[in-house]
Amino acid sequence: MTTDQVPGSWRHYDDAALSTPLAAALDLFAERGYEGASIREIAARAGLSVPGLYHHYPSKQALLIGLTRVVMADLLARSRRALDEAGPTPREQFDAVVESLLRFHMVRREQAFVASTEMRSMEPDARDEYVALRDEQQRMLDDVVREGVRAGDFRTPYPEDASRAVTTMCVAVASWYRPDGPLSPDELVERYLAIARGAVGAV
Amino acid sequence: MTTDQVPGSWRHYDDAALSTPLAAALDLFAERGYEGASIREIAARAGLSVPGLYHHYPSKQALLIGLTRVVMADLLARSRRALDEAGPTPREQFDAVVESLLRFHMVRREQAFVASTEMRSMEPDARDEYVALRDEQQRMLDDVVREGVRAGDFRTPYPEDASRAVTTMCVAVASWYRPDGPLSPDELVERYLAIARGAVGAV
Amino acid sequence: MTTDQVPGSWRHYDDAALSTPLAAALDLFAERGYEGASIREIAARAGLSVPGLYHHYPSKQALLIGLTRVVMADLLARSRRALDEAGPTPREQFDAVVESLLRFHMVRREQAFVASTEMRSMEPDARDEYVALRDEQQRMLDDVVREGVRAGDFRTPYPEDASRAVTTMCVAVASWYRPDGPLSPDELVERYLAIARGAVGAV
Amino acid sequence: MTTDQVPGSWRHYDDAALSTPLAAALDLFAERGYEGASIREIAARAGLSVPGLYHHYPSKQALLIGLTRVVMADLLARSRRALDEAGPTPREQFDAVVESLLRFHMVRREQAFVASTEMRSMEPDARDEYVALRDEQQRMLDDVVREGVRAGDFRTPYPEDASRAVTTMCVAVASWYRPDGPLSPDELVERYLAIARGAVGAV
DNA sequence: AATGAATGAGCTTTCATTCAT
DNA sequence: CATGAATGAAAGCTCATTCAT
Repeated sequence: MTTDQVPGSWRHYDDAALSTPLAAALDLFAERGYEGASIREIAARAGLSVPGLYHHYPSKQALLIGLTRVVMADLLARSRRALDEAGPTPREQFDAVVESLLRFHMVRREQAFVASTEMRSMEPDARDEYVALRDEQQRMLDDVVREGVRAGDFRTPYPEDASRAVTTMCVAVASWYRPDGPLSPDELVERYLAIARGAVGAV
Repeated sequence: MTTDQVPGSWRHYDDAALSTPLAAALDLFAERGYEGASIREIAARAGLSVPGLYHHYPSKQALLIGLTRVVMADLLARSRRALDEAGPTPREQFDAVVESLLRFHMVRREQAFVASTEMRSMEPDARDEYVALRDEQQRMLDDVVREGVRAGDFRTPYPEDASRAVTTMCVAVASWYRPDGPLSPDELVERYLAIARGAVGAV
Repeated sequence: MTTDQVPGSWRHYDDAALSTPLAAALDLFAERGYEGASIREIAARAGLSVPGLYHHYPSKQALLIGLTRVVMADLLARSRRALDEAGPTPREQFDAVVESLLRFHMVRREQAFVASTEMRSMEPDARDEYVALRDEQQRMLDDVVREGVRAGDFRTPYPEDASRAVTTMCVAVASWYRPDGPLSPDELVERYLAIARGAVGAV
Repeated sequence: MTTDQVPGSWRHYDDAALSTPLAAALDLFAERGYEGASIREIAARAGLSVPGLYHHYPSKQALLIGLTRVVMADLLARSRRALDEAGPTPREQFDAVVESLLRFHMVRREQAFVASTEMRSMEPDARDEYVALRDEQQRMLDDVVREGVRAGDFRTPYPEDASRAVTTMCVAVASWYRPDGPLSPDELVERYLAIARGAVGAV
């Protein structure tokens, strides 16, 4: 068994990740975008009245911000845990971060998609916060790749660019992967790991 | 000089690609999204009255559709020309398609970004048409990679997945590349070509 | 005293028949027609903001439909009560239905006029419903006239046509009668009853 | 043969009564009302461009006014000719005017309906003119009925009211008669003449 | 927290009309 | 007369948000 689906593992996902209003907002932001989603619809899907929704979240912005915060916190926590639990070699660490990215963008597809496309609808402060977290995530892989190159495990002459390329191809999984498609998560992880290793010139 | 900026070349880009209303719509769709952009603002930015805008495009949808049609036609035409003009080896053909993708997503950043994120706001027919063109673009690279594997030039055991990964990492360039950043287009092409070749296991 | 203005009687009319928005809509539909009346004006006359009006009626159509429903329900209820309370002879029953028609179209002039002229602006379902009620009203008089002919009280060789002619001439009262004109309601009832009896050949 | 369909007779109707733009306007005013009809649609149905339509009629009002003028002139001319050609007795004259009203409202259904319902959309001057012509038409029947009562041919105690009642029931024919219905024009004339005579108490 | 009522501002779209060509 | 382009004004409707209950 390659993936341990134990609760608490960074590989384990269950449904209860979002509050009801955030889950409703996520659905509608994904379907119609932030601007295209109406508070009334969100409230209805959350099973709340409009003022009831405002009791929990003081504005539409607050829903978007709350959503992206949960998303990024979840992603970062999983990647960090994956890295912590990985072996000491750059290759093992690379695999761990890439796999965590892949699994997250397969399972939390909509959340990842909404957070990245609706960045433009965030108030400046919230956007800055989001970008900082995204950069932090990027830096985790940058560091691993740089160390791999230093150690001679990766041969790419462009470690930073390769790291970014790998990140973006993992992130893009969110926009085409379908859980009912031909690829199981484990298969996709296996294949994309091979491809990502090629991208950084793993020996 | 590695890139020939001769008009007519698939590497050459000039400004006059969009009608005034489409250019205005592009700007605003990029800034605020399709739903967040208002016809009034688009008309104002196009230097037209609102009915004046409607004289040229009968609806907001028509602007989005017109925009994505131009985008995809342009991208496909460039990739096809690049492929036609490339040498006969898989490696040369691979480089040609990847480079055309990269340059397009560096220069036509906003157009590519809007077309892909606002897919969800398109009427079903227009979306289908868009997806079909996108798939055609994807298939161009798929064919080259498959042939490269057959010929022994590429060693990836997952040609289709590698092709998709390469495409998505090129497409993602649109969402982070800045023309005033540290990388010139030629530099980025050089680096990403190296990375992409690694992803397909070019020998 | 020929007419008993007792509340509850089919001869009694007071002002409180319509909700504020419906009353405002009635005024403006009567003045300018359904298409010529604007929601903004209706809201203003109702003392509401536009969204305030929409809170009570979800569309302009809903105002028209609500209005015609009230009109037809009121008319039918009055005619039925008039018929119920009338004596057993065809002549008495004829007089009762005709008088109820006359009074309604004198007092509820605008409502009756709007309902009939704006039929064309109703959605098919609502129009069908309206026509059905109007036909029901027509049939009430048809039945009385037919029975009168059978009993020998009316001599017209064309009972159905006479019934329709009488109905339409009563309905038309709405388009020319003025409460501040020379004829009191009671006088008009007396005169038109005489004329209507002639139309069906009452002996 | 009761009706002579000879061209020039007040009983004869052909299609060429309206100019193309007026015919188009009539259609659309009948379907959607004056306010609901758009100049663009009228132009399209008339086979003209919008400026082409404006070349013939300087405004939407001008179409409505032109239309009602033709309608009333036609109706009045026919009724006058009918009266001129009728025999000397009140009864013959009554029948002639009533028949002319009936035929007009059967054949020129839409025109009569539009003229009467769209009165409210006419500019004051044009409305006054229209009302004057309508009153003139009414007076023709009033005179005949009054003379009939004086001569002892009609027994109604309310000659003016009876005359109006008869006129309105003839006018109302426009709103329910269908040429493809069960009644031929000649049959309807026969029946309504009987009913109208009853209304005025013809001996 | 739910409900009903409310609102200023804004939306996309259409209107009748004009004018240069 | 047709065409193409244009426009100020207004249309019906919806938005996020608030507040008294």
